[in-house]
Amino acid sequence: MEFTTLTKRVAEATGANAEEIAPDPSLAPGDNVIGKLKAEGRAEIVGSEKIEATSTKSHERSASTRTDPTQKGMLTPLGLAEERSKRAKEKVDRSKYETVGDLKRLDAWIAKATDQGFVAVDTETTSLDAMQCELCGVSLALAPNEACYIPLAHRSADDLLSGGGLVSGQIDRKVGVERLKPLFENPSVLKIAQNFKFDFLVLARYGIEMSPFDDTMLMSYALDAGRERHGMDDLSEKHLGHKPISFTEVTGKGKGSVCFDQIDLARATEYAAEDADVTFRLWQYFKGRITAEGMNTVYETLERPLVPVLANMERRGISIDRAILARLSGEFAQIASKLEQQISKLAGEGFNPGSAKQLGDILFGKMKLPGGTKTATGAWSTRANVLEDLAEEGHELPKMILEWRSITKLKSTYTDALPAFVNPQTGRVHTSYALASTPTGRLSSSDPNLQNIPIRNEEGRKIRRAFVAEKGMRLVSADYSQIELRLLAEIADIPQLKKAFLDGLDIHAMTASEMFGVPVKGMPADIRRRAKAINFGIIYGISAFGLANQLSISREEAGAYIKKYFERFPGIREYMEETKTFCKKHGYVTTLFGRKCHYAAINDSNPSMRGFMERASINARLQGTAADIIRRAMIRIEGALTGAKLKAKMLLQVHDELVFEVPEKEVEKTLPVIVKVMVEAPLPAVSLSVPLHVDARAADNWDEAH
DNA sequence: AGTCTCACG
DNA sequence: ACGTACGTGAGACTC
Repeated sequence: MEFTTLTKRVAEATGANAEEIAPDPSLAPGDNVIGKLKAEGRAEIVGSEKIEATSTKSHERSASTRTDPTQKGMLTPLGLAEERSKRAKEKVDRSKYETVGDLKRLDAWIAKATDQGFVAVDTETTSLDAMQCELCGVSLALAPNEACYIPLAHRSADDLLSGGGLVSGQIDRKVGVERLKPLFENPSVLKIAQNFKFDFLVLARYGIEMSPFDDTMLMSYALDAGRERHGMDDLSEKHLGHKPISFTEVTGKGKGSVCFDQIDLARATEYAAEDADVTFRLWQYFKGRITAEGMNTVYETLERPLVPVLANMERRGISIDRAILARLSGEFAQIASKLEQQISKLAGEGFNPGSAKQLGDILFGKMKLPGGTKTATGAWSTRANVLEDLAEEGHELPKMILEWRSITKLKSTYTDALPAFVNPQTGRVHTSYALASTPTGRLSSSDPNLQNIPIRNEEGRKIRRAFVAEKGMRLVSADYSQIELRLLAEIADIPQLKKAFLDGLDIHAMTASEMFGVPVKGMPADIRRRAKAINFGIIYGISAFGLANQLSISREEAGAYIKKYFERFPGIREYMEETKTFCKKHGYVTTLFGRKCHYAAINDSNPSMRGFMERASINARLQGTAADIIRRAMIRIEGALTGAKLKAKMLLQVHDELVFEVPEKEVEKTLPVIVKVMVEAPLPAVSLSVPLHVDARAADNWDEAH
């Protein structure tokens, strides 16, 4: 099978990107997670077999002692619960929806929602950019088919040229927002949303701080990460057997598309109220499953409380120095242009170095350079490692191409693109974090992606210097040192690795020493580099091919390294086998905190697919546990900072790093608070025998802080 | 829309 | 014999 097909199938099997994301903490810092784990019969998560045995039979309610409005829906007597579940299966009937056009009706809905104690909410806006869009309307659902749409700012399409008059039959936005605010901020009324973070951010800009909440997207993620997509339309079709009206059916797409605020009220109601209705039904469905499948603790301690934390980070944004980026764009343009001239000269003809097709023809067709490999589609591969090997052999053109690619990449992806993301109202860049886009629990960042800002070479670091603190403030970067290797030592229980971390040794040098018998003192850089690559390989679920490719050595040599490694660290092979076996049996693996990462295709008949899933599942326990740990730190950090009367604000997360903006005078007091929360993040749910280590420092820009 | 490449952890 | 190191998002090119 070709690789492209394979990746596609993996994407399907792992349930690729949910475009959506989600906020509020019903979990206080320091909540006893162990107690909850025990209540769900899964306190000992590390072992493998216990989980299935206990998770499927835990029908007990959560042992949470605090009053929890999220439980309210479950408190109904059995008869009522059955009635409710019957209604959930009721066919969706859009004719039952109401367009709320006056305050009397709005107040009636608000009263009923307040009385009931839970309500599904969905906001309609002019765009998907939560930091810039305008609110068009709000929909509510109280029960299946009992839903309404409250238009707040719809305009007449014909009137657009003359300024776009508001259509009649709707409530003034300011008035509507004022009326909804007490309901949405009522601590006794649970707000249910799909991707709550979006609605929360939009309404926050209109002065409403919604709380408390449940998020159907995150419930789905806690249950089905890696085996389903978590978008609402997907969830509805899968779990309710109902296909909702799609957004593009309403607004059209591409050139002819119409903004949602120009959709007529009847049509807008069908679409918007249905979304709230579907969200309500999904909540009922997931509520039962979360309890039955023992995933309440993961949802309540790792998913839901992170939402308001991320929303606040997104809301704050980060400052960039546009002058620096503009200057760099100029410099990069000049360098690229010079390189283009030299490239044409060397190639003997003008061509587009950005075209892999043209480049392949030149290098391997015209110039007949050796060592060409083909991509999945049969074209010449011109990837960096291929060009690097050619450059090593003394070929000038591949070297030039590499430089050109590097420079133009930095220019187009960063120095040219970032300034366009500065929000005109705030003057800052506001990324968006996706909570349910990876099978492992990691976040992702987009629009712009601030998790891949360059750092590995000098030109790239210049870009990082453009991320700056406000006047009188500094940026603090705090990152976990080698967290995944520490977790490998912990989870696989490898004595030498554990001891090395306890003694604060250079882990790659130690590995090299064990493997090649070279003393750590005076370790040659190249030997250490190889050991480092092997350590990374282990985390990735090593293969001889991968390692060979990474180190530009033969597959045989790579295989010999791996063999040697397993001889020195036999526990690692056992750990890998154990993980695979568990995954083949259950279709998922778990992190130390009980998160499930599904790899359903692990028993696929295609050996290549199987291998893929095996490596991914081995990696998922480490990557996923690290993701859980930093989530716990993020959830607690705000409380720790305010508790210490510090004004530091968290701005960014980059997988093992947190970035803060801190008043200059508070830096010294703030650093130890941050470090403590991060180091102690696993407690009290999990106590590690390997210490975590966090480096933190302050500077005027992100490069120097890191 | 799909492919390739490359930025990060 | 097979053929990829794990997890992302984005820009440019190709069709």
